Amino acid sequence: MKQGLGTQLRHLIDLLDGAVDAAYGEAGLDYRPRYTPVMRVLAAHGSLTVGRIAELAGITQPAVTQTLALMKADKLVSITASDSDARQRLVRLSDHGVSLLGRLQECWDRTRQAADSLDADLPYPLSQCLREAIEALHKRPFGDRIRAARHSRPDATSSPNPESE
Amino acid sequence: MKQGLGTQLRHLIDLLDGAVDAAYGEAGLDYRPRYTPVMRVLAAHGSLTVGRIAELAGITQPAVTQTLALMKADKLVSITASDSDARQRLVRLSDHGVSLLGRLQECWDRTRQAADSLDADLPYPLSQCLREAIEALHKRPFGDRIRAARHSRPDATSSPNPESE
DNA sequence: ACCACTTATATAAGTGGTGATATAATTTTC
DNA sequence: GAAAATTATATCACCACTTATATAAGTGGT
Repeated sequence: MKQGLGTQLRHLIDLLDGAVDAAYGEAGLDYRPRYTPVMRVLAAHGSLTVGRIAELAGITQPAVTQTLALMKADKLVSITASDSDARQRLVRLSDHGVSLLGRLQECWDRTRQAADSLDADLPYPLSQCLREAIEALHKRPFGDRIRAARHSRPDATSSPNPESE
Repeated sequence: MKQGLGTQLRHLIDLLDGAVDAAYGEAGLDYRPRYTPVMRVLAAHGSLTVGRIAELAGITQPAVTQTLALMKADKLVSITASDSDARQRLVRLSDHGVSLLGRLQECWDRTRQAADSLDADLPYPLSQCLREAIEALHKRPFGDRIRAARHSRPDATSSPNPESE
């Protein structure tokens, strides 16, 4: 069953994220996978602005704002206005948030071990492959590669890779 | 910048899908990446029911229904009621849909070449890695791997792979 | 003191799916 | 031949983001 790279990637996400989400449920935690990048940077640095969280977590600012709204509803963070700059909001873990860190760390450890076990089953580690692919696309974006292919004739003998989007 | 596997996968999707989407735009086509699996099976088999498309394209039936609604709005398909079974809808490419196949094929060829070029820049081909990862997760789901890790102690010396969700 | 600009955050709409559930039509069972 | 089970499709709510845009609050120039 041939599919696009994108379809495969999404499939893989569902397989992983679904399992991780279920693991939090089994551990009895009111917690979503999307909290983790934010949780991590808040645990490492004490108090941060929205924008700084976005930078450190490697996601966009709107994603952080939205995630924080959910985390606040789950009582994981407390948010206060900065008094030096009223545009900024200062975010820190709530007591409840801190109290969850131990059990979360255990979940993350197990997830990491699961990822290791997956990598061990593969000829080449997935996590490394993804890192390298992202880096390669950073050096030369996919759009450039598509455009470069514009004038070449399809060569029926040379495609080990029939997926497209 | 350490991130979860899921975050990396999503990042990669954006990098790829965005470029592909833009390529259709540059080619002047009213066309979305999500159409491709459906387009392909309709081009190969003449006329299909919704469920059969889902099977052949490897996506769920609701995804097909939703995609067909968009494709119909873009005049790519024509949909008629089956007279043997009034529950079924028979989908086929419209004249306009057929007329686009040539240019689409060219886009797909270029995308394939771009994917080949990406793979060539990597120590191990991405597409192959994804295929193998999905297969490995099929054999042993990620949830099983997480549960199996439950009782082992984190071993600080052995983690080449610090990502989690 | 005011206008233009930049910065910080929020909101809206969209992307491409998924699973759960609803509705309608058909087939099976008694 | 009517009730029950099955099948085909549609609809809804969700997921974890993204981009584009809006609003609010600062800063700099005149």
